[in-house]
Amino acid sequence: MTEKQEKILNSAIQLFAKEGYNAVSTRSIAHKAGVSEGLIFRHFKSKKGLLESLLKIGEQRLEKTILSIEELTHPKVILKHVISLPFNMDGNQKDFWKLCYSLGWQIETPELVFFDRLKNKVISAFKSLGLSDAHTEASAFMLILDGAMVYILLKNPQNAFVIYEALLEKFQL
Amino acid sequence: MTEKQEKILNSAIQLFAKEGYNAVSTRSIAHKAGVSEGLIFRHFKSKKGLLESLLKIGEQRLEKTILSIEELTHPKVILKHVISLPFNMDGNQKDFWKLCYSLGWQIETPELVFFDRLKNKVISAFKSLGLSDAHTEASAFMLILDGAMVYILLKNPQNAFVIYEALLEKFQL
Amino acid sequence: MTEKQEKILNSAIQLFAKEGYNAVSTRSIAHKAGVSEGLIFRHFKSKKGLLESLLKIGEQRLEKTILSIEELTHPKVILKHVISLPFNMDGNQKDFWKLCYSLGWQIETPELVFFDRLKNKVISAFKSLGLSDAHTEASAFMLILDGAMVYILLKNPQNAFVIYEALLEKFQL
Amino acid sequence: MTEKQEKILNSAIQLFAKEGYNAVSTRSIAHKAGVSEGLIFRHFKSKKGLLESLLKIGEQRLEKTILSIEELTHPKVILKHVISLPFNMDGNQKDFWKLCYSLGWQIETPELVFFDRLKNKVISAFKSLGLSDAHTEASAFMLILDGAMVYILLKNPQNAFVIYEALLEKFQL
DNA sequence: CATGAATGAGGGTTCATTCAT
DNA sequence: GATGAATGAACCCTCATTCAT
Repeated sequence: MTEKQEKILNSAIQLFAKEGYNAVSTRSIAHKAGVSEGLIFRHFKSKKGLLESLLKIGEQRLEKTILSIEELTHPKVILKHVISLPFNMDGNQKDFWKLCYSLGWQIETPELVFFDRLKNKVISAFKSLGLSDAHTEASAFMLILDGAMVYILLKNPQNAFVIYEALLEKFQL
Repeated sequence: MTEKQEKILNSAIQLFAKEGYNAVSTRSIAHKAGVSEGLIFRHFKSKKGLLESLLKIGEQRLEKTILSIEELTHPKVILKHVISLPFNMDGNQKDFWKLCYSLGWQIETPELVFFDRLKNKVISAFKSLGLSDAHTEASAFMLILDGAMVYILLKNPQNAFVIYEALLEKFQL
Repeated sequence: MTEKQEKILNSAIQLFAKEGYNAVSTRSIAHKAGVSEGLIFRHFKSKKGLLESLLKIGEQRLEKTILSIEELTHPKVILKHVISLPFNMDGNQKDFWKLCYSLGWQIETPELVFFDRLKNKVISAFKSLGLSDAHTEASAFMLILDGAMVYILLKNPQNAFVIYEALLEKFQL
Repeated sequence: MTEKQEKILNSAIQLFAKEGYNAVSTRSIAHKAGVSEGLIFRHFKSKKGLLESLLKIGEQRLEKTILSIEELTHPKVILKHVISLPFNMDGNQKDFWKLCYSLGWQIETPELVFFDRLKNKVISAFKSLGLSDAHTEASAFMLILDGAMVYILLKNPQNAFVIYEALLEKFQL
């Protein structure tokens, strides 16, 4: 991975996150990266190829986080960690998530595996808690996770922490 | 409002909802509407003008719903009506909401007033319930509303109703 | 067929004939035609679409000539008319034939029907002459037709007429 | 001449012959040769330089054949050898000839000397035969040679041999 | 009101070529 | 000698928009 490749990736994810995949031109990516436009295609084949590289890298970076959650055993701890995710993102992670969510509204759904892994873990947590319908409960929980993500990523709130606490309380975590 | 104008509007919102504003060309709208491309610009000035007309119309169609909620007085009933919104959309409404949400990820945020009106009503409901921090509670509630919207609009679930009930229970509604 | 469409077609066939399909850019066609580049694509969908239009038109223009040959009955007259073809082309026809022949060397063979029609007529002519192997004779004849075409189209000879007479004599026409 | 140089040359002539000079990218040549793209330019300066090397080599390989014809003295034998050329090419020679002929349709005519040498020999052969207009006769003969080349190179016929015999007979060779 | 021809800017992509290593 | 990263011009094509009819 050369230095310019990384510059392309960094510029791309920032622009994609801010303006949406379709609205960003390869020209603007190259410009922001201080690189010729052709280089994007040498390294990533196409604009879509660049996107896929971005998603792959993002998933890899997330891997550690997901793994650490998957290794948890106490159900309430699991849920707490999951619902904490939106409230503990650094800039890079935010960009990655913005990219993922924005893609969802533009037909080209990328099939992100880690989301299913999280949900499965949440289901098993609810099962451990002895809930009669763990699947429904988990779906509702993941729905709220989505809501929190949208909240953090789109509205840039000052009071994120109090919201976080309110959510914890709602689930008695 | 001529018949062709309506055809344009209908075609446009369907395409925008499905593929995202940026990904839809005026040409495809005209084609779907069975209309010349020029006519779009005669009636709506520009692609963005067409979008704004769509948003305005959508808001007007929503007005009745919002009003009926604003007229409610019992706090739990208010909350129940609000949280029911995502689960009671017909096709047209879904398209409108998909458009609104998808726009949120593409910089051109449209400032939708009715959302604030809903939130204000929710705040007052929580106040009526005597909650110490009604604002925080309302934010969390709206966050969950967003989550439910994403859930309904993006994942087309079969089990929407059980999720709905789970949410009601979580808020003891 | 608008005036600009015709200008595009004229410019295109001249350039294609002179420099070869691959070597000609749509930009240069538009420039020569005094037209915006986009217009080419509005009318002909793609560069290949433009080529196909050109071939179709060329074939139509040739139709009369082919028909007039097909209506002949006397075998020697038939052969004479066929072998005369390369020596009686005006500028437009030359361009069309140059295009056809040059395409043959660039993989994208266009399947030109009239060539087969000519050959069939030649075969029947040789049969009328009572030749034992009319097919072989016809193939050789068509081969010479190709040679004459190459000669006329590529070498722009001054002495075309004497060559023509030499060929006639060779076949006792 | 290193091994890699030869690989480049071999790959290039095959691709040029099959798809035409303009349609072949240096990238595809390098790929087919299993060589880096830069190496082409180190050895041959440019794509056109590579082409010229190809033509030079092809001419050299042909030299022996041409010489052996030039050394002939009996006129009918000369003509027979010349007209036999298209029917006695191996794969390499075919590629070379395809390249030469296809270039003819793309402005960048390469001026192939041996063609003139052949024609001169043919002229002298017709003179020996006592023909009144040897030049015209020779032009017609070369025209037929071209036709035969086109026939062999472009139509890949099964019955090449019978055609060959038909041509011999036509010239009483 | 409505069409569709026409535009010019910009889209993603490929190209031959250069150069540091 | 050989690589492959890097370039920038040019490629084909699509876009939103205008305008004569």
